Amino acid sequence: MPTRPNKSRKSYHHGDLRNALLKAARDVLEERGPSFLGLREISRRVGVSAPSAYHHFPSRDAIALGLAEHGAREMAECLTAGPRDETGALAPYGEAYVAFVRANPALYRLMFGEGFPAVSQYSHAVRELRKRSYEIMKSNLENRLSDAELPIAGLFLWALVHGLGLLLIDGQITTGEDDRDIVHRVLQLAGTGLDHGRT
Amino acid sequence: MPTRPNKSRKSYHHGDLRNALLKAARDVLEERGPSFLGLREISRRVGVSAPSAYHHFPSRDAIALGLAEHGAREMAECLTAGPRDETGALAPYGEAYVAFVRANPALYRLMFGEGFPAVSQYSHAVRELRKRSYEIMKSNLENRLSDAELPIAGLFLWALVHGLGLLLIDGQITTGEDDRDIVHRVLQLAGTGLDHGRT
DNA sequence: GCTTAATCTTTACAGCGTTAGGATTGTGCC
DNA sequence: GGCACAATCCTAACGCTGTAAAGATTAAGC
Repeated sequence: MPTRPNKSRKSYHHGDLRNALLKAARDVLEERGPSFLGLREISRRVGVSAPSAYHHFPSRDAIALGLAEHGAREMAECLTAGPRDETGALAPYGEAYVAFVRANPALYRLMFGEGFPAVSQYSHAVRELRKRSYEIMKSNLENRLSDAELPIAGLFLWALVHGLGLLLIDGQITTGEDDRDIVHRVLQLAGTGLDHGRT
Repeated sequence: MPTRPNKSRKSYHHGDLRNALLKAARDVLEERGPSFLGLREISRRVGVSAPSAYHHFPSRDAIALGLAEHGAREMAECLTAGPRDETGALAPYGEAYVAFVRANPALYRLMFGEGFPAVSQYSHAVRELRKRSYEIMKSNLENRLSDAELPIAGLFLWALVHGLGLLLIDGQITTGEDDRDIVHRVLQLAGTGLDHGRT
């Protein structure tokens, strides 16, 4: 059967199509991954014809970009809100970072380049998030290290949580242990290391 | 003009089409990235019609998979060959790891999931590479740490080089410094940290 | 209430991965 | 050498995609 617009819609105009498209795109993203983010698939879910999306986004990639923009703000907010768990973790922001990645795997991959290289370049919010991530990792260490060591140490911590998060959501860490324990122990190792690893 | 097969080929049969396709695919991969890995684009470069690829690969994804297989063996070889630079680096295999990632950015992204999720699952060589990467990172530390600490410390080092490599090839490290210096200093920080960070 | 602009529609086009079936060439047996 | 066969390549075509063009429907402003 040929796909046709949703007849069950009350009015000819949708009213809030832009956000409806973004929401459907978010669903597709988490359900099937970045490579399945198709314009036609998205508009089908909303119950609207494909070209109607062009009144709200200039291209399919722009939808992915809008998604990444929204996700970037979400993640930045989540990180700067600060982790409420203060059980003596040495890198609490690091744990919050990995937790967000694990909670939003496809979104994170989207923001960090997978499938849509344009996202990394053209999204202001995503660029801000990346800068902020680095800053946050530095801030996580600044009461423990001198200003001279901070740039490299911050990069060290950022790369660590970035890599750890990606390995986790790619299912490539196959020890039998609980993932949260693993994250904690790795960050603890990094933390104690940083405390003694002055140059 | 409609695209037509390469008339300048000597014989009707290509002779080594399978490898020619893989080589062209590798070129496309490095030139334009994983998302541009199209079957038609690849066969166009070889000067052959698109469906002829189906005599050597069951699908387009299978070409990407073959590419990843080959790349995985290449990387494993490069890593186990061992770094010849012995200038006292604390994590020589770590530096070799990041160096390979920087030299083959798109290939590395392909092997670790971007665009072709099937690659991570179905490629034997890629699975082997990932296991091996972890083992190599552990071996990099085994004369410095006890057996009990090795699993977490190996994961720590692997996640670090994985994340650092990805951040570098994504162009998200924008300090003015030389990238190689940065890698060295980050790994040095990790190394000295590990030396003192016994639990 | 009419005009205008915004929103959604159908229709159409080129490019994609893939299938089906015909043309051409290398291979092994007589 | 010649012939049957299998392997390899081709063109044609299908359904899918993102996108452009142009017509239908509705909301907004005077």
